[in-house]
Amino acid sequence: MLSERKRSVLKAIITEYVNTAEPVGSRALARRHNLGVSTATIRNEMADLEEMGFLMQPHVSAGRIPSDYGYRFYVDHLMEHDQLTYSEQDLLNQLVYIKSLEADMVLATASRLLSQLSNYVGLITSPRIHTGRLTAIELIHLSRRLALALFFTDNGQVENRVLVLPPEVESRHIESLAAYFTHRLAGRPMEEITGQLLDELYSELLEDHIQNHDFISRIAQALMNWLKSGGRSRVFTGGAHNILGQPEFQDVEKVRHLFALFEEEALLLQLLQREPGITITIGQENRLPVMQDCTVVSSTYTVNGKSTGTVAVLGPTRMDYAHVISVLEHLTGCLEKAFSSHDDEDRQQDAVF
Amino acid sequence: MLSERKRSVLKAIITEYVNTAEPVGSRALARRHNLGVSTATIRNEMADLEEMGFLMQPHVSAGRIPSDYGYRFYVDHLMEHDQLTYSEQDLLNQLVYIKSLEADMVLATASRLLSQLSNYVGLITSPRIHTGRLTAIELIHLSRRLALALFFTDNGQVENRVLVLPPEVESRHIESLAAYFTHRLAGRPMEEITGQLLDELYSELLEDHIQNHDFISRIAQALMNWLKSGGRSRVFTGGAHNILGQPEFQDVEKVRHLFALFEEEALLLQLLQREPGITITIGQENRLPVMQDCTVVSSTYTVNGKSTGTVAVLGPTRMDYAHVISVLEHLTGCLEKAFSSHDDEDRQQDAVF
DNA sequence: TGTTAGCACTCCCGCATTGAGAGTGCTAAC
DNA sequence: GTTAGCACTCTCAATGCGGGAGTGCTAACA
Repeated sequence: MLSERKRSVLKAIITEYVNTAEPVGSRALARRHNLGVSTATIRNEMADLEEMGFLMQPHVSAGRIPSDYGYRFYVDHLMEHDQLTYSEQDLLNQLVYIKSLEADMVLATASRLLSQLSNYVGLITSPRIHTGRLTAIELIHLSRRLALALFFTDNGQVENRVLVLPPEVESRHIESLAAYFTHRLAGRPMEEITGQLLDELYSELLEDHIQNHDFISRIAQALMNWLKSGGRSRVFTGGAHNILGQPEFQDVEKVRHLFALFEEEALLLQLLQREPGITITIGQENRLPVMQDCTVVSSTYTVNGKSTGTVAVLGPTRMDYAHVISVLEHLTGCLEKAFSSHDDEDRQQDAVF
Repeated sequence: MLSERKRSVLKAIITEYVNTAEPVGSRALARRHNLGVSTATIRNEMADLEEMGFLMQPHVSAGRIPSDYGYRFYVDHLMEHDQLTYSEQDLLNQLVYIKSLEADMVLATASRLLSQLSNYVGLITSPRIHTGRLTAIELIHLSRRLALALFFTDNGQVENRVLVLPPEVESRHIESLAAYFTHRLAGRPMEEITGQLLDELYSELLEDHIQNHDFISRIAQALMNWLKSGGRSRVFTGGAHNILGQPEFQDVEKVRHLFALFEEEALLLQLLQREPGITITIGQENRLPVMQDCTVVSSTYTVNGKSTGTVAVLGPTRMDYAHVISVLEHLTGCLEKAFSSHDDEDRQQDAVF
């Protein structure tokens, strides 16, 4: 266990380093944080802390900088809660009242705000939607050449799609098709409905409805597309350019790899697959080589009590952890409000998810 | 008019500079391009070309580099046609056969390919869709709590949206509402249908349908959302990180501004509003200060003979113009094929636009 | 035993200097 | 009109040289 004084020295060093990005020397520390002891004592404490793995020295006559382990101890034991200013809160609160009901727009804006308020990179994943079970498929004959396909799920989602009919289709065919699809698929969890299952269904159907070959495949296609688009989460990256102002990202080659990562949606999704609540991975704790001196702080948000997405900030390990966490907590709240406000039934239809 | 020899010297310098990114000296030029004259003669020609504004000298004892005007002359008069390799063509051809029918996916992939094949940044705008006139609005009573809104246009688009009904609505109300909306809006070009017009309609309607207050606003809302999402083009930026390999983008501050631009969708859209065919804006020809040493080469693609989008490459003025143009031409063809293949009616429903 | 002042030592960083190299313009000869 | 030669200019990388910041150690002190 660390002595009280060691804790305050470590905390002071991290606070100082986060602000200045320069190695912290004993003199600067004594001057700006009144620790009540001399520089020599601080030096002794620093030497101890270094030996214990909390600090590092870039070279022999430089000040100390925190190690990953030092940051870890800081976020676990030393960090104090940070309060957002009112103007920061207001900025985030706007999200709840965004006019556009499109989820895309909300999340894109949110990721940009996240970056703006943290000066790092904002990352947000959209939640998966297909969490329920399919309850029914209906086909409605709209006009000579148009039909409407409706897919219902047990958690209240309705997907609808207009289909163009081949000339020779009759109403009774359409109805029997809908009944057949419902019969075979109703009750299944969405994840189970795959291309393979649809293919089987397809070949079964072909035996009975030879003349409607084309139409059947269109229904299956529409269903498939919906499943695909809903099963896939998207990632919104906002304000990536902001980290270019940070001193640790002055090396173009390094930045290049990082920005390449931001375009790897699949990789990001994996990276942002997180436990509920606030999660922090510091430096080496990140597996990817590109991120060995980056920290990701993330939080999850929940829509309709079920499907969850992640909001995260990626920045240098020298990060203002307390502030970032406050921003994330507030943003999480805003997103949950934005997506489950009073008119949620409407919203659900209009939103991409 | 430039002498034949001056033209070959200029062309050789540009070719050389595009490859090496280093100022081109007379000796290097004589060695690598057999122009059949001595370095002294080349020096004289270079001095002339500089005086005429085609070349510049970073400092007195450096080689020459092309000016914006030099590049302009090159693309207008000297450039030769470039042929894509088969593997490059294959890469682009994949786009036509992308399984996913989502336009988003096609364009995002295309922008990435564009970057990959050029080593610069790929920019693509999705075409605007709302080019026709509204012909009818239909409301269909699906179940006790659900109605379907259908919006038809004269160029064959159909938008559909499921609406949740307030408890007390009756079928005849729904029908009369649809008739009223159609009566007031049919025949109008899509651009004319704005929030303001809908607001007027809304207040008129309230007088007659006091009890359906809520429902009416939902229909208007759905219509509005559709108009918004369709009237707005999106921009897909791909492979931005690739230009970080180019020597002109080693300055982080410069890169920062450029990357900030890539997140300004509105600005990009404006920038990519282009004449049909290949357009090139070189260096200072671009208005934005960030882009004073960048070139944008763009081409337009057309879907359904009407709505057009832009594909473009943004890179340093020292750009492999011939190659970029070939890539753009080929890509344009692929996109047009991808979006207007045989099953285009289906596609139109499924695609975002 | 813990704390502090003092001091020698180390290392980075910015600055000026220097020499090699590349390229030019000019001149004179062809 | 073309070319060889040469003096000149300028950049760039390498080198060397304090100044400054910060440390660890030692010895004195409470």
